[in-house]
Amino acid sequence: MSTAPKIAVITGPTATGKTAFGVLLAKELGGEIVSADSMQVYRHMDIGTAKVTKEEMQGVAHHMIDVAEPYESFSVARYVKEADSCVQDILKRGLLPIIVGGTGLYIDSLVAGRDFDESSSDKAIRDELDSKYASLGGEKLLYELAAVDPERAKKLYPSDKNRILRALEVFYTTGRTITEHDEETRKIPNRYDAAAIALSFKDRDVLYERIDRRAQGMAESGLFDEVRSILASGVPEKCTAMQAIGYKEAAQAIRGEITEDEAIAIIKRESRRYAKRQLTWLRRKEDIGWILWDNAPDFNFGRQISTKFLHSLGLE
RNA sequence: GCCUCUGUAGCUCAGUUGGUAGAGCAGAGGACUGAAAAUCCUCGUGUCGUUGGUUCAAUUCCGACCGGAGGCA
Repeated sequence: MSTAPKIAVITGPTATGKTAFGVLLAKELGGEIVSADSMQVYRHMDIGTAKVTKEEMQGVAHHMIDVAEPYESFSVARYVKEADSCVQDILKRGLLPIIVGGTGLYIDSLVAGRDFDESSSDKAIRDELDSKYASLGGEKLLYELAAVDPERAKKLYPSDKNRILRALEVFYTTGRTITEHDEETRKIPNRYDAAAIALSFKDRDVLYERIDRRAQGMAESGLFDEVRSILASGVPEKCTAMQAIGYKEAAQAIRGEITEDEAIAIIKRESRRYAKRQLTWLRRKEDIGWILWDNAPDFNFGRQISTKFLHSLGLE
C-alpha cells in the first residue's frame, strides 16, 4: 500500500524510559536513533533535559542532539528539515531510523513531512505583530484575524497569543490564510510509514513519583550550576531554550526571586503537568501501540511486545 | 483536671442571622501545523469529626463524646 519508507517511533511522556528503550531496540533491530526532543537539541543543557550520556548510548548513533546553541531560536521548521536529512541518510545506509522523544509536534511533523516554507515566516512582521499585541491587546488582533480568516479566529481566544500571531504572520507573508495552508498540508500523504510505540505507566501516581524523584536528582546533580554557567555565558533569559522546565525556574532562583527549594517544587509540578499534556497529545492517536509499565520499566517485557508489534507492521 | 479555641473538598481555609456549601492551591479532561518542556480552553457533592436533643428542617443552635492547638494548675 504505502510506498513511504518504514521507520519506528518511540514516544511517551517524560521519565518513562524512552532513552534506554530506544537504545535497546536500536541494537536489536540494527538502527540509529533520531531524537525528537525540543530541548535536547541544545548544547550545554544536559542535566535538566535528562540528555543521553555517552555510556547510555552504548555505541548506538544518536542524531538531533546538541545541534544548536541555547541562544539560537530553534523551531519545528528547523527540526523537520534537519531530522529529515538524518532519517534519509540512515535509510540510505540500509538501517532503521528510530525516532525517540516526547515532543509530539516534532514527531508528527517529521512523519507527515510537513512543509515549513521559508516564505511564511518573517521576523520583522512577527516583531511588529508582537508589539501590536502588547499595546492593543489580544481582542483587537483576534478581530484583525477574523476579518481575513474567520474560521481560525473562531477557534482561538484573545489570550492565545502564539497562535493569533502565527495566523496573522502567515497571512501577511503569503497572502493566504493559515486555514488554507493547513488544509493543503493535511492532504499531503505521510512521508514515512511509522510504527509508533508509546511508553507509560499503568498508574499515573507511579509516573508522578518517578518525575518527582528525577527532578530531585537533577537538583542534586548540579542543575543549578548548569543553569548558572549557561546564563554566565551570555545566553539571554528569554530565549527559547530558557523556557525549558527546570531552566526557567532555576534561573529565577539564581536571580534570588525564589529559593532553590521552591524552584525544585515548581519544577516537579510543571514536569507533572507537562507529562499530562504529553498524554493528552498521544491519547488521541489510534495507531499507536502502548506499553504500560507497572512499577518500573521492564525492558525484557517491552522488547517482546515491541518486536512483535513492529514485526506485524512489516519491520523486522 | 479545669478553661478557651478548633475539627467543612486531597491540602489551606471561607461560609450559611437554621432551608444540606465555596475560594485558592493540588488534581482531572481537552485543544495543538514555524517559541510546543511553549501557548491556550473547560471542570468544585464533600457522611460540613461522631452521636443525642430542640426544630417542619441542623453542617449551622444546645449537650455529650472523640481528635487537634493553646492557657491555667
